[in-house]
Amino acid sequence: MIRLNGPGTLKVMKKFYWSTGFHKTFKDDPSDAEIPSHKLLVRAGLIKKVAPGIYTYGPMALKSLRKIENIIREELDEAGCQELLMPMVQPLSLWQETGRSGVPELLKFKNRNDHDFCLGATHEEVITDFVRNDLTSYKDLPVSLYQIQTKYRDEIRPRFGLMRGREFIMKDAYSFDENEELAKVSYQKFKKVYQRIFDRLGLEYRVVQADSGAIGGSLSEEFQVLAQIGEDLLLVSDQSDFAANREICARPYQATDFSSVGTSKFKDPSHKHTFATPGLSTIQDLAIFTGIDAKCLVKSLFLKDDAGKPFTVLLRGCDELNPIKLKKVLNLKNEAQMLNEQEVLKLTGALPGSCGPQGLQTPIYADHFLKEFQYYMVGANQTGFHTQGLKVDVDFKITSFADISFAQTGDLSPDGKGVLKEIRGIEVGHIFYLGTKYSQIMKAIFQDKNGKTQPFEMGCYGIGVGRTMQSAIEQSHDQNGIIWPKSIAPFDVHLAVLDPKNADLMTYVNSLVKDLNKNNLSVFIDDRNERPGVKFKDADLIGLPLRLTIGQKSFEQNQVEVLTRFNSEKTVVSLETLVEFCAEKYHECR
RNA sequence: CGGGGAGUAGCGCAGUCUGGUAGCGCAUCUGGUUUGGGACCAGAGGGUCGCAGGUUCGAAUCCUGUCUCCCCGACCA
Repeated sequence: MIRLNGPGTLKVMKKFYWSTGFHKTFKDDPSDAEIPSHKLLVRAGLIKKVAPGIYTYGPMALKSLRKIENIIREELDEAGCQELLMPMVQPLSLWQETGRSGVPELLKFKNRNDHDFCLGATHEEVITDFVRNDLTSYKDLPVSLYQIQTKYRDEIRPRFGLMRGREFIMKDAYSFDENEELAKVSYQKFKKVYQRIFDRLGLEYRVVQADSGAIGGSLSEEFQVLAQIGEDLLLVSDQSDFAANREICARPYQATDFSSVGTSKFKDPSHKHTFATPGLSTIQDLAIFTGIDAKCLVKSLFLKDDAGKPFTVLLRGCDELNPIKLKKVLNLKNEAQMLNEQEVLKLTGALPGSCGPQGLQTPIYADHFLKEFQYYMVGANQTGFHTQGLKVDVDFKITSFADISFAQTGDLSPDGKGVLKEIRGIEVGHIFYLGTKYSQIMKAIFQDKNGKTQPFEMGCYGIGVGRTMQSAIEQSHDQNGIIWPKSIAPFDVHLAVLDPKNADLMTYVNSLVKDLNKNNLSVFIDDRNERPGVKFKDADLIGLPLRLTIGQKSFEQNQVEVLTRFNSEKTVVSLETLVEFCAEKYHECR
């Protein structure tokens, strides 16, 4: 793909003649693909599956990947980051240092000497090891290093082609600073660079607040490409640029509207009594039965912590428990597990659906939306019965209130501007402020101005390169095929030669390709002995920004048809003005 | 790991219920006619029917076991 062209200069190949090279397209969708971008990647001959989550990138795909990588490189280099390359095979001992050797995604194996190794799932350990003992003075800071490299994560279930592979290409960067304040400056620098990168890639995306997950750290944002098939649910404000992953999105308190209680047959909320609710097990059932809106009802959940100790969680009927928020609030190591039916029966004396907080010995954590609830209608702790009129602090005590439910469409935006709306996204980039999590444990230290040793303040920053390519296709395609954004199209021009056997025509085509190349337009030449229809279908499928069509007849009439893929606009131009016209039209492409 | 589905030619599938010469479309090769939106005719190559065992005169088909893949849920770029 890249060849040496004279001493010291690299030149990307700018033309490809289909008749003499290898490229294959397919009429049928692959049976294992579900989403458009995956089907198109396979049908257009870009990728081929080797094993679940493991793909060969064909020559065409690689050209696009290289373009993405180069945009990333240019922006990072411009921002003062240095590229390096770390090993994919890593000694397990490094991971044992940080206590991450047990993570299930890590693929481990032994060499012939019975030494333990793993495939690099990420490189915090290796990069920290790289700088420790050599980067020793505050005078050398800050430092930012990055690489573009293949990662392997033994995903539970790979899917959607390159979206969730086991092996994937990732750009990962790491920053080292002398204190938290400067580390956050580095973090913000990367955020800006990332915005420039994704702007240049031509993607529609949002920056969202995110959970820092297993990597740890306290500050984290994701770059999410907006797409219906995205695996992540996001909440965005309709009046500001606030956006957060649903996993962590805060919910400002909002008073609950109790008007539906007054119009129901249970209109006196303080009237304490137990009533039969046979066969009702969900809040929806109860809401219909009582005529009271689910948001005025309370659901009781029973979970256990890391040590297996049970506790109770109370939420409004319309809300859903967010286990990630709960984990943080309770300072748990792992997400709390729901009790099973038998455990609930043992704890409350009733089956799930008929349980409530009264008379329980467990701690009771309530969502902060329950703050103004004076009287509760909940399960009676007797299978098939509910109770109305239970009073907080009289019938049961609440250990604490906290924001522990999922934000949803219609919530107030946490920044005080507007209302939240749910949308879906594909996470193509993620930035973290790590603090000293890795430097401390791996003893990566430097001497500060006062001669005191300090662990580095670190940040890490990732971009999924293959996922970015596929996201672009997911965001830009039609029924007939891919519509490449020009920034990452494998080639700029698709040249359909209808009569490749005509020697005069081919002579012209060869000179045309040279002229286009001179104008910085790379050309994919379909000079196969195929019928025109086949060539047009393949051109649509492959989806390069410009398509030129030239045949013997049109050549003799001094005419070439130029089509812009993104809006299917066709223009017939003369041979003399063709190159100039292409340059202009290309400029108009997205 | 829990739940659902599928393994038959490079790709997409039928055949399995009811056992009897392994098929269709696409792709590939040969020859010919075609040539501005996935052409047509004639011919050809390509298979341990996922694997192992069993029943049977005979198994893609029935039985047992096993492996793999895909989809829905718990993880992440």
